[in-house]
Amino acid sequence: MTAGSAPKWRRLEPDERREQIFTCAAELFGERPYAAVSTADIAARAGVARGLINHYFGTKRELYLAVVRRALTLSPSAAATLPDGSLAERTDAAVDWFLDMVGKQQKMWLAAITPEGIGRDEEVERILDEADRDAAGLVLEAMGFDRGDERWEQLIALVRTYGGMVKAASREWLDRGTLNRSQVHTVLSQVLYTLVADVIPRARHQSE
Amino acid sequence: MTAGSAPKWRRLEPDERREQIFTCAAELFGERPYAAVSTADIAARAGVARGLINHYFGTKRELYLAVVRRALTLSPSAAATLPDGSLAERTDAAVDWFLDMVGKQQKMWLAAITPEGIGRDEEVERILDEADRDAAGLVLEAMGFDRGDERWEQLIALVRTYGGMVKAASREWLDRGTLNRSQVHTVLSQVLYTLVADVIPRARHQSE
DNA sequence: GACTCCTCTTGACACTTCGCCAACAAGCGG
DNA sequence: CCGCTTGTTGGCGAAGTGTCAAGAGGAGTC
Repeated sequence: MTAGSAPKWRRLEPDERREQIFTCAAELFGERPYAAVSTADIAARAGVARGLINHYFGTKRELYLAVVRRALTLSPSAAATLPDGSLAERTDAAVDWFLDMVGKQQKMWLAAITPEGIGRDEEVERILDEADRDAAGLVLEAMGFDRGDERWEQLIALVRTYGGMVKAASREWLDRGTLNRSQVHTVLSQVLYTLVADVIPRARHQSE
Repeated sequence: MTAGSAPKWRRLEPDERREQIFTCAAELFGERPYAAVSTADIAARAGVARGLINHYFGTKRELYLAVVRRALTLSPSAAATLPDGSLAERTDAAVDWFLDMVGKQQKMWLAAITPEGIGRDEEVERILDEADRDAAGLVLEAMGFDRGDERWEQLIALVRTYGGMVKAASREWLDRGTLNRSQVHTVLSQVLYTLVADVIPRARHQSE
């Protein structure tokens, strides 16, 4: 034993510590409901004092929001990697890319989108909202629409509608296992195709 | 003052008291998030001791579940009024009927399906799940499928996927006002048509 | 190598909320 | 008018959260 020079705890850079706590929190929120995860649990898994969580994130709820926010943010970079080609090819590729991404993040993705909530929370709602909006924007651009389109808001709304189906399909696939990936791919790409090819042209003339 | 014969509290029949507490809880859960409603609040509005809530419902969560359960219970009667005819006609009529129904129940419907939640709850999930399942069953039967179909579970899953889109569309229409009824009708019936005519036949051959 | 100082980290305190339980009293039946 | 059933109360203990001042790690300095 080389003397009692062993520190009880290690001092980390704020960003580092913050990230560590964040990771542990993400894991826990992924496996249990919000209310069933105590700040003490998070602190324990991070090997840290409970108070430190408040120091870095202010509130348990804020920490949760941060986790959700990151889980829902999808990289705009990969969206550009979509091939040109027929509409069918593009919808196919887009859905494929999306399913790959979701397949990796499984737990987080599911936890974030799962509507099974006790009670409502304005902030969470807002975050989900913006994430949906961004995602819809990416999809539209990938499908060849222009962000400056006069009916952009309407298009966003339509695709967001489709987003509801995407989430539900993800749950059937990853959570319940009632559909396999291939089937989910078929539904989603087929419907996306219909949306772009049939629905959007029609919806434009129903604006009143 | 006719003497001090005034009782501090009135003794009610269990069902009566239970219902009274239930009503107050439903009101509060309707206006604030779950976590922001304390049992003390409920007790106060009901003019009752806090402990009585536990006596009748066991747990705050159980009380909440009871409220949600009742909110999701809808009338299965009107579903049989569906016309025969081409697939397009039937999808059209089904969506129309549905939008009518939703248009009336607005608040209730929105409150029930709104995914704004912090955390997950197994029991709530189960309740929403069964409601979705029942709804999917109705849709399938309306589209001419047989409940004894060998792939019934799979069909249910597919339609439940569609259900996600229905909910999202409802929110765009009723909550955000980004789409009008006519547009929502177009999306939903068009997609439903695609689902039944194109997707389901294909999905059958992808079961591995 | 010892000292200093900055700030990251801890541990305890105050407060709120929830479930439990024993005692109390409303009001019907005798 | 009285006693018994049971609906109802009120307080206790446990659990969880946010705050804060004090303590300790460790890099920089002489």
